[in-house]
Amino acid sequence: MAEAYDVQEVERRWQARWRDEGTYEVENDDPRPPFYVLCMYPYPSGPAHMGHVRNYTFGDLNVRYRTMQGHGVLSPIGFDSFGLPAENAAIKQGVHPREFTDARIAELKASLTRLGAVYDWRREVRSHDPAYIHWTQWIFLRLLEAGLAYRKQAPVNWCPGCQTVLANEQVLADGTCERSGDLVVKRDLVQWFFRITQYADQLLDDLDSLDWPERVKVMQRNWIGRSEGAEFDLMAGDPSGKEIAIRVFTTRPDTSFGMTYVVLAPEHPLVPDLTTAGQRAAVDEFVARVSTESDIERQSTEGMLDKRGVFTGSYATNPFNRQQVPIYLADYVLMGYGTGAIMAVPGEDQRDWDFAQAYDLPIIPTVQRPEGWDGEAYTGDGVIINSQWLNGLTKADAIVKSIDWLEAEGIGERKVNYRLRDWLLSRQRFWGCPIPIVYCPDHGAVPVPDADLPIVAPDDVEFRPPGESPLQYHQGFLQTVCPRCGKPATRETDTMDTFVDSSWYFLRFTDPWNTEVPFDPAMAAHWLPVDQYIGGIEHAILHLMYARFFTKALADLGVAPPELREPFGRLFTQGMIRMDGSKMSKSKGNLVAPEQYFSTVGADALRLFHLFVGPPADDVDWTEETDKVIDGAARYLARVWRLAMGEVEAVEMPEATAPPGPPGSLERATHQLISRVSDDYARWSYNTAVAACMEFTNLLYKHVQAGTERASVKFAVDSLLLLLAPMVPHVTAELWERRHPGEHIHQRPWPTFDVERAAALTATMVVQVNGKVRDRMEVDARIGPDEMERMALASAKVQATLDGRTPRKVVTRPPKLVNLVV
RNA sequence: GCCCGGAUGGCGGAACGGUAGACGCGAAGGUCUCAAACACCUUUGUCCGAAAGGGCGUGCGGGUUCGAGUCCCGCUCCGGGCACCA
Repeated sequence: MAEAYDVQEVERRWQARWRDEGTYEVENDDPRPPFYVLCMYPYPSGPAHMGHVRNYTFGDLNVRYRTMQGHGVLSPIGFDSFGLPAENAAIKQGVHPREFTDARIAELKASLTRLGAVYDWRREVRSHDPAYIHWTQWIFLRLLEAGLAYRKQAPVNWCPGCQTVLANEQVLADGTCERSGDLVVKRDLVQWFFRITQYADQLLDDLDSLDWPERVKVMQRNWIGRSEGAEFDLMAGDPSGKEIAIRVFTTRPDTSFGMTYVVLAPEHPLVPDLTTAGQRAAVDEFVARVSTESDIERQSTEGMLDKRGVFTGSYATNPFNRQQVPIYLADYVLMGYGTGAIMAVPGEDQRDWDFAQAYDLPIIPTVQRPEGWDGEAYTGDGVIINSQWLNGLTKADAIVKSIDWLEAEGIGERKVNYRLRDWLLSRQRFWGCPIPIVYCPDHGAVPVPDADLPIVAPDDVEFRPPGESPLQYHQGFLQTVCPRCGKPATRETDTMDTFVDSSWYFLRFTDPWNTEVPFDPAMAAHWLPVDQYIGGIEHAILHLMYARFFTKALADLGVAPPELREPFGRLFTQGMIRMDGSKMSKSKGNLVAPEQYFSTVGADALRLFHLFVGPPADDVDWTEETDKVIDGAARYLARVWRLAMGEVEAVEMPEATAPPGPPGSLERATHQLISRVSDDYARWSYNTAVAACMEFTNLLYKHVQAGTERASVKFAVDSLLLLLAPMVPHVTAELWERRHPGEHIHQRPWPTFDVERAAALTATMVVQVNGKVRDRMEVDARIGPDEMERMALASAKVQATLDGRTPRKVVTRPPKLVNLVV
């Protein structure tokens, strides 16, 4: 290992200085143009892991780079400190979750400091801080008033072993609980929801305006799942002859003439009315069986189709052709999407086709198949057939005409449906933000008055192994009075999903001291949208969708600035760190602790490794070779150190060593480096920026060893240090101060280059014959096409290849390329 | 099944349609040293060749172009997301 300087001492000293001098603290009235850099605030699980290091290296680099560019940079951080692990630790070890969490936060903060990441620590936010709980609850109440929070009964994942509801993410692929291993069942409970679906259209449309990775936008679009179509009524008779309207949703009203049956979800409220006496036993048996199935079973494509549906005994009328069609129930129709009922068109839908085959139902094609079609259901485009007044139209025209007809007849209309569901925020957990609601026997769910906020969970609770929320048994917390009538009432004991906390923390950072409102809209308007948001791809859907929803809702409520439609203007998602093909994580036990590198090669070397190993967006494979690459990074920094400290001496170079270049060439190379590296920073190509610096360092060594004049070397080294400063902040700060006493490199402006002086004087001209390289020659960079052709033809190698032939075409791209075509 | 990515030396990776393999790791040789470590220098896609030089090379098959790792068409494999969404 290279040890040119005391890495530990230097890094510790600069970290202390940045903290003590408040180098990266910024005021809200800072006169410099504002720039907001934010990394997704971490869940505090203890000392940083490699994923954190990678994330915060990119973040810190941006903070320092933008600062050098002259911005007043807001660089805040906080901790997403509510969550399950702390509660599990409490159950297992008997520590209060807050104590446990605060200890983990202290560890993570220490890691971040040792990494050299700089923040305005005065703005630190923690989800579990009563001041933060206060405003999370306050926001909940505003959303409730606006009708954006509501209560309803919903099927949730219930783990019988843990006696609690689980989030979807906590249910494993085989339908069991990740903690107890019990089979998770569906249970109907009354839960709180946020009406995110009200913003479905905006959440979809506004994606276009964002500078985000395309794949994240695609994931969000798919998640929202907008589909356009029509909704209309089918009339059916119940067994007594009474008329019943069944509402169906379809994206293909053009195929309505091909409807040969109707399917309802087993939970559909009309099922009892539509079931005939003769079919009652079969229907009851089917509905009962489906209700005990888990989502996993129900949504599997396996299983006999003929056991997955049942005939109700009733018929409905297809309004298009007045035909009677049978009404079935099937588990593949979901109550939660559309109307919970569909018209089945087996000719143009594969699931309907399969079901029709299994139940021997007729299939009528309504779209002309292309020549040679031998598939089953046909979903492509084509001319409409078998459809009376729609015949001969294209699919698109037929959709329009059929909906117009439904509207004219008054039986249906145009309708847009979304896959997106409302956000279930209730959690039967202790370690989360309490939902500020009181249940009164007379007044029902009553909001806690603003003046009584925050509602904070008591400390004297007992955590018991089943994992049930102890709040339910804490009489002091549970028993209260109704804010409206003063009679005895009980508190809501559920807490909020931790995604609620992370949906507005970036707003709080702009004004974390505010005690009147969550934040001053003017402060939010000054800093937001976040100029550069950085985080893992795993948050591509939920966190980013929820935060976008909160921002829009709060803006509409006047809590946030009304013109703020999006929280994160530019997003970068970094790759994962993998080991043996799977993600590096605590649960897999394949963590590599950053601390061991901080204590040996140092933070700068580890940062440099992360920047150099490959494109930031790509995954990193951690292998046996990785330590050697990290050592290589440390070796490089030691090389820079010796260079900058004047410890590299002019030497008698071996004959074989290439001369470094003519006088003035080092200045030129320096201007070129500034140009190149600045460009790489702008496009997040840090791996090539590092490579360029390394290449330049190699060149500089040659110059110094060859005795190139001092002034050029000084300019070259200073420029190199400035370009490296955001990447390896400690060593560059130390070297700069030693070279320029009293100056601070991180307060220097970003270096600029002179276009004239960066321009190359000579170029390597490649001569091709029929596209194959035959010769290369050094030429004046201002060479013209004619001269290029003349020189190319003068080449002996080229003449040998031409073998007497005359080029019939000459392509020139001055000054780098000539292609002779024969 | 549908929707995104990706495939380049022994390895990580570079390459506005214009010198494929920058930079680093590893490997080989050398200088320094009593020796080692460190450091410094050189070489390093592959095949033929003593060399000069030449052939072949960016997952596979076609195409466009003076010229293709890059663009187009058709595949293969790998990774990710969504998955009875009507």
